[in-house]
Amino acid sequence: MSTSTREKIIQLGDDLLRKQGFNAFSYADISKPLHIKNAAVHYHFPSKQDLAVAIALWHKDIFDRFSQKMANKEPKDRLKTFLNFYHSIHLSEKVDIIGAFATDWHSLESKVQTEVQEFTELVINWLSELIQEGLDVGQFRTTQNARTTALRILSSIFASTQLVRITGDHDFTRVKNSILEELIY
Amino acid sequence: MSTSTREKIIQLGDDLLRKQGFNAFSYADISKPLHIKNAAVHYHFPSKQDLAVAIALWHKDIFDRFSQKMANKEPKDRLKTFLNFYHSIHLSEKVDIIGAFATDWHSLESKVQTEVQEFTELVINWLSELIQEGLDVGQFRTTQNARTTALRILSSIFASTQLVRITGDHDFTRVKNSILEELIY
DNA sequence: TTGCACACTTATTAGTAAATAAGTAATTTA
DNA sequence: TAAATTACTTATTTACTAATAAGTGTGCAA
Repeated sequence: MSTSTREKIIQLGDDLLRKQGFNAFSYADISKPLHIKNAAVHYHFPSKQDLAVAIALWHKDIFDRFSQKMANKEPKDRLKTFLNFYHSIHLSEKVDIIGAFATDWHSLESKVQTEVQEFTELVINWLSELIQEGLDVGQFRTTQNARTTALRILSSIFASTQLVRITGDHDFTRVKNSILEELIY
Repeated sequence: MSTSTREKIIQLGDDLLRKQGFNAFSYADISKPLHIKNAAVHYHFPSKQDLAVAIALWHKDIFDRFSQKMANKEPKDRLKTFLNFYHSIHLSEKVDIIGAFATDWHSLESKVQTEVQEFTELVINWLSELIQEGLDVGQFRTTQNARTTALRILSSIFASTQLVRITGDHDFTRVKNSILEELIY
């Protein structure tokens, strides 16, 4: 299964976006490691904003497949897998895509913003439903409603991928475990 | 009380950093509105990294004065004031300085990183102590230890300043209130 | 076999970036 | 009051940025 140049550009772009920030990388940072010319990147993505759209769509696609694969799992396990996914983001020294886009929000064109908004709602809705289900089957406890709990979990975990760049490793596991302990009976 | 050019540069730099991101603004964005030349900014801060150091130190200074002013208040009120402070960040369409620095972490020189680390520890320690005190006097409840609770609150609230750029206003108040409801008896 | 789409490269442009050297006017200090 | 320091401006450099026009080779389709 060979990866197309287009796909490689998206993946490397995503990597750079989440390691350095949208305005901290250039097309040269993409073309050099792929051993292609600058203009080849522009061939696939005429502007950097087009690349950003493609990255957002790519994440939507990944998340769709993830949620389909998780559909039959019980709430507790879905949540754990979700948090482990963020743990792997942390280990690869990236930050979450939502936070990465959010801090550079005002340098994104509306076509990018719309895709990011849709992706984010996808994640929040998925989390909310998962929590509601966990509450219904008596697996979770919370004093807040499902969406609020979802927002707290999402914000805690994605902020942690940022925060631990500053405070160090151990705090990530701390936050991750506290989310599980607090919610699961 | 007139503000020096140096001070104006720091404040505008901070504003730009938190509205646009560290790599999204240039010295021209600072010099133009202040009606000075590009080189004047370089006179005060030879490099952009020097400006970043000054911004971090400025935040340490502000936080020091904030915590001194709050020292005699009870834990509950200190927490509320802290969260209201983040609410004002949100209203001014900025993100928190910790998150702003974190997403651009790898484009910061170590002298900047060190200052940001010290500032962040200052905030976390202040929050931890406040929570411990609240627990001791029976004003707060939590199943986690003080630092973990502090990390959860800090990450939730600073991530919210980012998240609401994507999902919209209402979610900020939601998260803010849920922090208070969860912790305070 | 011709022609045409695809996936590039070569070459270039216009604009912006951070940074610095050298000069100047006003204020402070010795 | 002479000299130094402060807070700038003018002018320039080097480097990089996104973006585009025009050309090239390869393979498939009619």
